This record gives sequence, structure tokens and C-alpha cells, in this order.
Amino acid sequence: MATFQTLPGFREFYPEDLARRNHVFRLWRRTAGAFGFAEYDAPVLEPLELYKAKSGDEIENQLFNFTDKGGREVALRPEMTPTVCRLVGARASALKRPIKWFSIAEFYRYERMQKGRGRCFSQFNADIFGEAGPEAEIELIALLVQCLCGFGLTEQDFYVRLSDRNLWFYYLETLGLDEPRIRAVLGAVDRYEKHGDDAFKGYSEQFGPLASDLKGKILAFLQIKSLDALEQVLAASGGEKLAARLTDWRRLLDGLAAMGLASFIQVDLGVVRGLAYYTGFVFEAFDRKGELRALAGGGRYDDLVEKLGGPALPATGFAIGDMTFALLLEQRGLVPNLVQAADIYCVIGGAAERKAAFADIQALRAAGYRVDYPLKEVAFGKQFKAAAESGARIALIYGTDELAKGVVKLRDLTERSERDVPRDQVLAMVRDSISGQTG
RNA sequence: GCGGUCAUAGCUCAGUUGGUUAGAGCACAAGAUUGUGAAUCUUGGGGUCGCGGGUUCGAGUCCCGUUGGCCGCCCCA
Repeated sequence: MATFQTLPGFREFYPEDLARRNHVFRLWRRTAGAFGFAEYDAPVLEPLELYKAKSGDEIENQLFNFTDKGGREVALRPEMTPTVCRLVGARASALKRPIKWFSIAEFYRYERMQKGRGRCFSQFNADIFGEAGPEAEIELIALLVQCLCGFGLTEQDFYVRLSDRNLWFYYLETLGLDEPRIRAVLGAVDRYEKHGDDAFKGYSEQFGPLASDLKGKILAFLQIKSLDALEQVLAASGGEKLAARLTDWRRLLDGLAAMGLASFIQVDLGVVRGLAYYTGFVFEAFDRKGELRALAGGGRYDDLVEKLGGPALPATGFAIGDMTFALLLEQRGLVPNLVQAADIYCVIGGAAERKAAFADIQALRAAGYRVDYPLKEVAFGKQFKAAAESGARIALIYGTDELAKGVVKLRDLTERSERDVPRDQVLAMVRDSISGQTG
């Protein structure tokens, strides 16, 4: 039968699946609205250059890219950041500050399938442009936390690891490293959690072995898990830049604490996040059990808007992926049962009764009620069964006896009670009946 | 790109050392049932056993290849 199959790594959403996805999107959207973020959208297909400019040529391996009929090199978007930088950059001078934007969109990466990772996935993206201080991070991390808590997740379920690429950069500078060496060390720090000492192989191959006292300091630094410990280590190093960073750290952590979010936050300098365009605070959300890949990630990228052709504009943002998030909700039993229940189910006697019912069905639907009825003539018994299974709160019964009396029988499917309703009062009585139940 | 593992109905799975026409439960549909609730009973539709080749008198079963799923590695914006 299945002559054609779905392309590898792609997903199909049958109604139950889409209901779940919509539920997630709806809550994310509402949460972003509560935080004062405005929604935008943009093309799925972009010039390949947009991604090369940001991440370098090697990124092409992981893109869905091709040449279009006009000879243009194009790619399905693998992420939203370059796109939103273009949008904001193009109108930066006309946009009210701070610029707080979000989107919910589908992305494509040409990669191997893995748990929590496919070739197409959706992300919630939120970004703030035009705010250089940690106030932007407070706002974004608070939004991130609420986007997860809105589903019933708590600090028992997930946490946000918080780090700082600038701090790392300045600290490594004070240790006497130049920029190429600093980048190599940050790469090693990024991998250290997973690969241990092997993480420094790349550095050794490029620059020779790392002096052991230097390596000791780096390993100690990446294991820092609190602001106090960080202040102690840096007290010895001094330096204006580092002191300024510490001030920002205090403002950020104080702000988050004041919002009551301290229990979600873990200072963790072991996080530096892969690619090099992050310029300040970076953060990643993980499940507490450590069983899943990152739930969300983000950070500051103050140079990117300018790099992509816009004005210099500070920016910071994050994204939540839908796949790992769905896995976590399932694990915690937080996926609600989303049945699309009818409001009203019509039980119809025969052909003549059907015509009478159609007039009412049309009026009820125009009034906004979800009304179902059997498309073909079906025995009464079956219709009542169908009415019950539809989840409808009331059934309207169009039988010969009722219509002869000029009434319709209104059956309350919850209370199992019935009464006759004059034909011309059906809409009003339905309204009473349903509002009475919900009220 | 690499490695492991799996593939039988819409779903979950049986299917003997290779042996007739490949089964069950659930789901779906029809009837019992022209007037009242998720029940019951009966019946039905639905399969190129992922695909292709090979071994064999004979392959869902054994061998090779291939495609796809899952898990991991590389990578992860």
C-alpha cells in the first residue's frame, strides 16, 4: 500500500497529534503575549548565503539546500536567528525599543535522526533587540521558565544553566591567551562534560599541549557553580572588564531571584554553547534527570545584526525546540487529553425530519456551536451511541412524533434528562442549557 | 558520514527445525435493532509478511543487497 513514504526525518500530524502540537503552541503564544512579545513570521526558504555568512561554509553539510530554477542558491531555514536579525536590522531605526519579538515556526536540518531530534522540528523563538544590559536576559529567562511552567513543569523537572562567554574570554585573556587560543579553549570547555580530558585534543593538535597550571585554572573555572565561587576566583585576577561582568552577573541573578525564579537557575560555567557568535550570557535548559538533550538554549549575540548588514544592535534570545519538550511532557504525564468534543449531536428520524433538522443545524452552527449529525440514515440506537461518543453535551432529537407536535426533544446527555422544546426556541434553549452547564 | 538493532493488518503483536489458502486482540464498518448511552452477539473490509535478488521441490522463516524506523557516535546554530 505504502508506495510513497514520508521523507526521512519528517513528521506527519494526524488530528490527535496536531491537537497536541496546537495545545503547546497556544500556550507558548499566550505566554509570550503576557510578557509583551510581538509575534512575527518570515519565509521558510532563504538565500544560502544568509547562513554561510553567520556560521561559515561548513554549515552547508547540515542544511537542506539546493539551486532554484532561477539559479539561486537557497536553503530551508535551519534556525530563526539570522532571519530575525535581517528583519529587525532593516527597520531598526523605526522600531520602538526595546524590541521584543517571538515566533513559532518549523525548521529543517539535514541530519541523522536521533531521540529528540529530526530533520524537521518546530521552535519557539524569543529575542530582545536594543537592550545591552542584563535586564534583557532577566526578561528572556523569565519567559523561558514560564513557557515550561505553563504546562505544569516545576523546578523539580527542569533548570536553566547560566554561563557567560565574555567572562570566559576576559578570564582567558588575563591568563595570557590570544584570541585563536581562546576560541580553541572554549571549544574544549564546551565538550569537556561529555569527553573529559579528550576535549583538549583539538587544542593540543593546533597549539601544542596546554601548560598544566593553565589547564588546572581552566578546569577549576569551568567547574564553578555559584556566584560566590566566581567572585572568589576573580578577586585574584582583577581587571576592569571582569569587574564589570561581575556587576552584570549580580544584576541578572538578583533580578531573577526577585521574580522568584532562583530555584530554576544554576550558575554553571561549563556551558559555553557551540558556535562562536555568542558574546555574553548564554543559557541552556535541561531536564533535572539529565536524560534528554537540551530543552532550550540561548544567549547574547551583540555583533550579529551588524555582521548581517544591519546597524550595530545589541541582541539576545533563545529557542525552545518542540521535540525534546514533547518527550519531557510525556515522561511527566503532563500531556492533557485533548478531545474535540461536539456541543450538540442531532438524532434524526428520516428524510422529512432531516430537512427540519438541517434548518436548525445551520442556525446553531452560525451561532458558533459545534454541531454534528449522522450524514446518512442510521438506526436510532446507533445515533444515541454516536451522540454519547461525540462528547456532545446535548442531543437534539428530530423524530416523527416531535415534529408532529412542532417540538424538538432536547436531551441533556450528562444528566440524562429530556424535555420538549418548541421548534422556534431551539437556539435559545440550547444556549440556556449549555451556559447552565458551564456556568 | 559511521556503528548497533529492528521491519508481519490502521495499532499492539503471534506465526514451530523452511511445508497447504498468514493469524489474534484492539480499532473501523454492517447487521441483530424506525425511538434512547461507551455492553453483547454475528458478520465484513483491510496484508505484494518494507523492497529487490539468491538458495530450495517449497521462503514470513535461511543468505546477500537495499530502503526505512529506533538507539548511539560525529555534529548540534
